[in-house]
Amino acid sequence: MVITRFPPSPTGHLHLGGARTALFNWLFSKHNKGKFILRFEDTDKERSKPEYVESVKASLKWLGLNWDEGPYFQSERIKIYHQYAQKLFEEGKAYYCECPKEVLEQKKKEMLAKGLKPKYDKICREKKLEPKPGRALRIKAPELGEIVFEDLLRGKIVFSAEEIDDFIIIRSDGMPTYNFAVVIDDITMSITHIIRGDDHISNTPKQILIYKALEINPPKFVHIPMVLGPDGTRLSKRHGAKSILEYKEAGFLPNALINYLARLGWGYGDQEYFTIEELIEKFDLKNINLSPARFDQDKLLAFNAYWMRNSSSKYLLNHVKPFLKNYDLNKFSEDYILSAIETVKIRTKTLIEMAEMMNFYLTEDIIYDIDGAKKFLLPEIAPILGKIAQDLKELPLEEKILENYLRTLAETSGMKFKNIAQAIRVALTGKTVSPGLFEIIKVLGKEKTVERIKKAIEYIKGL
RNA sequence: GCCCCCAUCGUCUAGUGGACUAGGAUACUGGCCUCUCACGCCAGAGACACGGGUUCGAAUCCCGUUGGGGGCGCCA
Repeated sequence: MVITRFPPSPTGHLHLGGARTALFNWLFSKHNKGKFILRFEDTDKERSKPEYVESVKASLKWLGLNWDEGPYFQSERIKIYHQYAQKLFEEGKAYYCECPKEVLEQKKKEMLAKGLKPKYDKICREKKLEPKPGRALRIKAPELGEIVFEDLLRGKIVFSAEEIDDFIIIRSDGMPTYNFAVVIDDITMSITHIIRGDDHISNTPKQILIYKALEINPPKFVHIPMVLGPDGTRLSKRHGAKSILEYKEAGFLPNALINYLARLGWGYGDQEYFTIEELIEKFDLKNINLSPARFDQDKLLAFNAYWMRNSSSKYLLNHVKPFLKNYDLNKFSEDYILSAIETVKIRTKTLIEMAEMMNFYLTEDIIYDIDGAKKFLLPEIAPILGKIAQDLKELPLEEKILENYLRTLAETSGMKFKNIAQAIRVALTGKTVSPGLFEIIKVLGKEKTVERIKKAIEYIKGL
């Protein structure tokens, strides 16, 4: 069985890059009817915060990336790491080191200054030090030869043993380091495929060394390219973004974000739009691109707009509700709101825009746009509006019939159809931009329509 | 500095030696549709980083150069 995992460190909110890594792991496991595990890597006591755990979980849930197992916390698994560390120590594959941090740092600086690769000088390697508080445990790395691993996307990747030093696996405070904890977790959780950002490629040989020392076969490695900011540098706060939850608040649909993220670095012929089900069905590691992808806000917006206009009104209602907090939705029937959504969904790119455009459906308090009123609510139109308000009572609410009626009226009255239409639009919505006039009337119903037209007549008279 | 990864329109991508006059999406421009705004439709502009090979033939394979990204922690 395929088992993948997503191992964030709870030192920040879930961002786009992390979400995409989670998505690829999730899709791969779903595609193979396997398992997806959530694990928090919280061995950094200083920076890990419970609130980030909650935030990451909330983000994944919102995106629909549910985990089958976990969440596990590395901080609760310290004993396990120590067992494996003990084994390596006893077998002479790891040794304790008493070098003070400051000395190590100083040496590192000096090597860097000389243009050398900073490496531990192994002075404790043969000291045969016993475990003692304050001593770190280092792995004995090979001094010669090559460390090779197979990446499912990139093939063989080779590092010279000289590149890898005797790195620390248990810190002097007893906490495992990242490279050690990951390996032990992946072993004990039976992870079959490690799908992660390619910034981890250079960690992989270190991890391979641990697998070797433990005499355990490593899982498959899949290093996916990272997500870059629009300027081609690593995605960061500088780019104005953003935790996943911020996209939620900005009015994005989770499936649009998923679709966009999936297409960032992955392709399936010329197809752009995928439902979650299609992604699960069609996702394939082979189609992952090798070069880093830039995040493009415009394209995300386009995906969102696409899913806004192509999702059911029911689905949209669920997601737009939080943006409609200022209205008392209980005053309206669900059918009314759904029909309203139906008319606005092709015209809005985000849920925020949708909520804004729905304003006139949900309030009686129509405030006229100043320029619009000035331009269209003119004295000469008042009598015609009056006639419409009168006639409307007799007309069926059919778009074609209404339109024919209004066109005829325009002809007989000598007014331009366009001007009458705009006047009614301003009367009904307060704006010069809105869904189609007859759609609106149909949704609003006769009563509200007539009432609003009459108010507009009053307004004109009051000028 | 050293090591690793990568390289097709601005951006996301299709392309796995001949079907390439390099396709799609997005953004942009023009037009059509039209009660406004959208949607939709049509058209336009826009890329194989460069230099060498291999081959009858290269966007595609190899080498180099350049460029971009990542790593070099008792962070993850």
